[in-house]
Amino acid sequence: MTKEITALGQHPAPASGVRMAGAERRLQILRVAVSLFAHEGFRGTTTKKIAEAAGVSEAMVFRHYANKEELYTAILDHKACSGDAIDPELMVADALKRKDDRAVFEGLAFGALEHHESDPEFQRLLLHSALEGHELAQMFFEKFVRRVYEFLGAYIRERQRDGAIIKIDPAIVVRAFIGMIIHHSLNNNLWDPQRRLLSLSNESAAKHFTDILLGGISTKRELKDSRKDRRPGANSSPVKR
Amino acid sequence: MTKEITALGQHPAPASGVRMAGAERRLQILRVAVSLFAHEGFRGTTTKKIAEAAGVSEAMVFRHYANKEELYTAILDHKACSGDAIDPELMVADALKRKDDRAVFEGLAFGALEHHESDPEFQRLLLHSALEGHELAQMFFEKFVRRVYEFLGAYIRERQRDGAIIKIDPAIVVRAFIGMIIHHSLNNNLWDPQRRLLSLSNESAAKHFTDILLGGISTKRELKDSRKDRRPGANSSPVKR
DNA sequence: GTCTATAAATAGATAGAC
DNA sequence: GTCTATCTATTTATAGAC
Repeated sequence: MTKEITALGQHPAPASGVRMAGAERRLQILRVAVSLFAHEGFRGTTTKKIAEAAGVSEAMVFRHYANKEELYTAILDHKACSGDAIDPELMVADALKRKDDRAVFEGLAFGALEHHESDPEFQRLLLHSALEGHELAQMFFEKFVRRVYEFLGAYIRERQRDGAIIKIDPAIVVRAFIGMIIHHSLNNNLWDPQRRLLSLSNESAAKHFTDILLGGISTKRELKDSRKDRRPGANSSPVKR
Repeated sequence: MTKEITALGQHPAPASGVRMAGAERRLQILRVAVSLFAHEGFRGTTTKKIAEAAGVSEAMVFRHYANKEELYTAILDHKACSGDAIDPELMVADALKRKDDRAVFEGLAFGALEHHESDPEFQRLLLHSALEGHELAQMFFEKFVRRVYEFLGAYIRERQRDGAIIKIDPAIVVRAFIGMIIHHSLNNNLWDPQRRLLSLSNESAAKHFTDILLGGISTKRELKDSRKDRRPGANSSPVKR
């Protein structure tokens, strides 16, 4: 009886009772571990902390996952394989068919920014595991990033044949565009969460990055400055200096 | 006598002798620690490993640095304050005065890319400490990154008054440009060191990123495709797919 | 399924000899 | 300045009771 009471205070548990079913507990441990690994990295996260955060004993953690490494791996591919990672190609399938360059790039940018914002831990997790040289990070990069380069590169090549995009290595364009997006998310999530340097809605960011990119690679001159929805960012935001 | 022999095999020591002067040894320890911290992070690097890599006993490490944290701190501000961190503003001072936009942006990009390439450990170190929430990372960001935003933002504002750059929040331009550069370096140093997705010389990368940015923010249309030095990247590189 | 207790290994840090 | 030896705390992981 006393045990239950002490345990209850600890965890932001989904269920009300203390003793939960195996699969449920397993998932709960995984979830609290995600958060801890994301913030402290693999070595910085002790099994003890995980157990405490989950409101169980350490022994329980090892009951569900043979060892720490297995738990980490389970997290990484849970994150990578679950519905979290949406297919970028499908996201803009319609725009691709219409050859609407603006919609393609802006859609991709917006989707990525929204995803990063909704799940900032994923970025941290990936960064940690990349730095630590974990193979799953490498795998994710290989599978996901390469695909973006390939399908977006193919689209750019097609538009070059159409004469709509200048002659340039498509990979450079992809690199530049992804760079703006990733770096912006990194700023928001990691370096400047208070948005002191730049505060911007995802819509606005996607639009501006797309403007810059297309301005730099389109063969046709767009009507700069004249679009009526052009505002200098979400500058009405509170923390602007 | 026997001690010296065992110790000698271990370290890539700068000096030939085993017993070195205090300051020298202190610096040597710091240097091997830089490399270890950069690759394994703070918690991933044990004092034992540092000692081994330096070819001394653990006790020696603690003789020079009171504790692990002090060593880490010493590294971070050695890196941040030493000649490694060049002043970006001075780097393009001449171009700024001439109001040569291309030279300004291309110079900054090239300088940053070269710096990242010559000292890839610094980027890892900074990333690790940012993830770990170390205050010195925050400090470096505050001091260095903010300055770039300020001086480059000021330049952009000036060029907007000149009518040379479109109406847009300068911080967005800085964010986009830095994004391309940082992300490219991150790819080169961390995710894709074999350059499987994109292989590019720093000169070429700086030029292309500048082309894209200026194309997106200049009021005047440049002669795209027609510049004689325009090549589709360093595509002659070996590992291109 | 969950706990307490504990083993076993490793971490950071110190003492004292040379 | 450098080492060996050692201490203490922490960390991963297991055993066995309930």
